[in-house]
Amino acid sequence: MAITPEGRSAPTLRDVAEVAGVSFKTVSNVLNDHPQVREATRVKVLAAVEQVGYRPNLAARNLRLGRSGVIGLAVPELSQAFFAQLADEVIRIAAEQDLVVLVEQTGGERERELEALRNPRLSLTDGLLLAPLGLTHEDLAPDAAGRPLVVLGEPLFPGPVDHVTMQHEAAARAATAHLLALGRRRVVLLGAHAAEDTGVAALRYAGYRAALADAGLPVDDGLVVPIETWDRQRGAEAMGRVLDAGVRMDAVFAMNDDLALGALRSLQERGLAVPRDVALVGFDDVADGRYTFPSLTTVEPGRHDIARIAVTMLRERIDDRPRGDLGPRVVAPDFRLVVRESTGAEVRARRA
Amino acid sequence: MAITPEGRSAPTLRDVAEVAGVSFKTVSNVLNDHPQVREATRVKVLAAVEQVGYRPNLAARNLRLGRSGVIGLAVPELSQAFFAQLADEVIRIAAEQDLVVLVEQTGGERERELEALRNPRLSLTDGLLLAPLGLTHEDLAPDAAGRPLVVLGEPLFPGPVDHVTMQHEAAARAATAHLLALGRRRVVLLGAHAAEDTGVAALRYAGYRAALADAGLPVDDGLVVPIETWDRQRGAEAMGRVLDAGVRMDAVFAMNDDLALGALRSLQERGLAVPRDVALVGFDDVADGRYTFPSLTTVEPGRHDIARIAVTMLRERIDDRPRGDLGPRVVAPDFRLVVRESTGAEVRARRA
DNA sequence: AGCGCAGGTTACAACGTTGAACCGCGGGCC
DNA sequence: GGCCCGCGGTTCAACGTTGTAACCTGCGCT
Repeated sequence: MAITPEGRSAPTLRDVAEVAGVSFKTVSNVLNDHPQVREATRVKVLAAVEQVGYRPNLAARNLRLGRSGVIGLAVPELSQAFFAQLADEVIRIAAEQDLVVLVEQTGGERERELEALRNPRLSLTDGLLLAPLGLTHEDLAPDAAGRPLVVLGEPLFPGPVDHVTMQHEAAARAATAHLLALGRRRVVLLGAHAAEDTGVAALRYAGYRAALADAGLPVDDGLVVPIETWDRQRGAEAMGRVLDAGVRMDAVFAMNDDLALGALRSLQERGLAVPRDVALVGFDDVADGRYTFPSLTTVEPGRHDIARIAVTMLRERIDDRPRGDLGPRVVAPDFRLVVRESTGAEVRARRA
Repeated sequence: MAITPEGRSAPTLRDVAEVAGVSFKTVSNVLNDHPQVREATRVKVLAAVEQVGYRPNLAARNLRLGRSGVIGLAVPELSQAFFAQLADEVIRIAAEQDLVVLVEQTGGERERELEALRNPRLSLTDGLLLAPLGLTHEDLAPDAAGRPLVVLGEPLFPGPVDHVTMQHEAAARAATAHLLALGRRRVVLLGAHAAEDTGVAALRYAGYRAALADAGLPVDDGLVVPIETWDRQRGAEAMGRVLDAGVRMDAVFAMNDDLALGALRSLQERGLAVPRDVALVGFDDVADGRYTFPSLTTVEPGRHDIARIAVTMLRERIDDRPRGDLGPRVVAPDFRLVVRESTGAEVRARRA
């Protein structure tokens, strides 16, 4: 209950009713525009609402209706640009649908992702959008049934859980194909995950292999660079090691933009020209890649659609909850290869 | 009320009580660990809690206590790296204090910032952290009294509102002084706001002027470039115009990192070497500036402290609400000039 | 033996809201 | 003229929790 500095507690339906001279339930009826209200009383009540500055108490409404209008969004961390932009979209779209978003950070750690699923602090949300990095099938299974849930990422679990994912393989294939179409033949792959046969890294790796196969090229294991955590620092370091080892290559496909931007720095630091000496493609279309020099060619994974679909699906789950006759769904929106300067789109250097 | 797919509704205190063979209030007493509970019943109750899988209903608790444990955070947009990193810190610190964060985006528009202050959707938060761009004194005044509020940004309003801000002027002065100490004499200022005498832009401008004055240099209006919206694109465009106009200069102080990174691109695009030809300093210490080439010298405004102080202050406001005897506070944590390659810190180009 | 007292547990009320059931009243229909 | 019905509104109960106060039991004290 909000208490004003003067010590008055926030006005309730009863206070409005008193001013309007009707029962408090009539005020409720007006506000929920039930039909059975005479225009005259409606006006009278609305005036009273205005006068006392009434605001509905959402906690009470929430208790009564079993709905809060709040959804949870659990991401690894907002300081990763991709997730920040995703959260931006999710919040924006949720607002359009009169939902509000409670953001939780998991650090990508399995333990904390599990906690996000179970956390009682989240029990005042109607449902959860979860972008997990560490979870596995088994983790999701026991909790899946609990509350409305939509997972952002590749399907971990064939159970009753909606997934909104990306066309990882097709997009990685297109990105690699783009490099090959430029005549590049030795394409470094940054970000492979050792001993992972499902998951984002594996899918993108499969796309890379497929594109090479399409071009009749073998996979050179010497060009496949494993990096567990996809951040800029590690991208720069890995690229640096590759260069210092004297590996021959003419292109880089980084599994995300952060790796790509780190790699870009390492390339430039060593005096290599991008795209002349090495062409570079990333993945995610993070804003940072648009104003680097050269700007970064990347895959736009359909972030806007992902956010829209995820919120919509979650809402459907929430609305469906009493019935529960909605099957699990998996959607992967269209992606788009955004060609910029790092693969030779109009390098606009002027006086250089 | 959470309904499981099987149609069972979530267990309540009553369900636990029935299993444990005590009254539901005793269960409540156990869970809130009131002293007056025999160890034997405590154990019995906890076992029952476990057995039925009880989770407290936060909506009910919230209604009863008038507290939700949720705080609101309203920022312009998360896709701006500075705010994403700020949100990251706020969520992290809030979690430490058992608070959870509801994030709202205002787009930096006055209208929507006002709405964030008043929005009933936020009435289930205990208080609000607001990072406004468009608000003015008059806007804040009437609403300030409503609910616990901490404003992130320079003090707009001398009323009963806490502010956590930055040492804009001192930091800008230090940044500019740093450039002057390198021997630069013609320092372009990117991001001035026309006709603004208070506000972030004005304060940073004042710091810039002060540093010049310290060095006995005049302010050259031809070097002061107004940019209303501080994003990369506009930074790049403005820098481009300055360069194309043939303005003589040997350094740039951008009012934030986004402007700086945009400017960096324009400089490089035109074949100018940073820092050799032009030294460059930004403001905010956004992650992106760490792995550009050259990396970006910038002001770290004490983001971590800002987040910590803001959350703590808000909590104090919330706790103080019944009494209301807390005066308004203004805090500006220490900043730090982070010297990187764009002003000549160990340019590590190797083969170049 | 009776009384008070404290420890342990319980009943009751309340937080503010909404859905269901109910009531009085006037008008239309038979 | 009596009955039914719909309109406009009301009363009642409930959502699940916690603070207050009352309750009961057994024990120690006088």
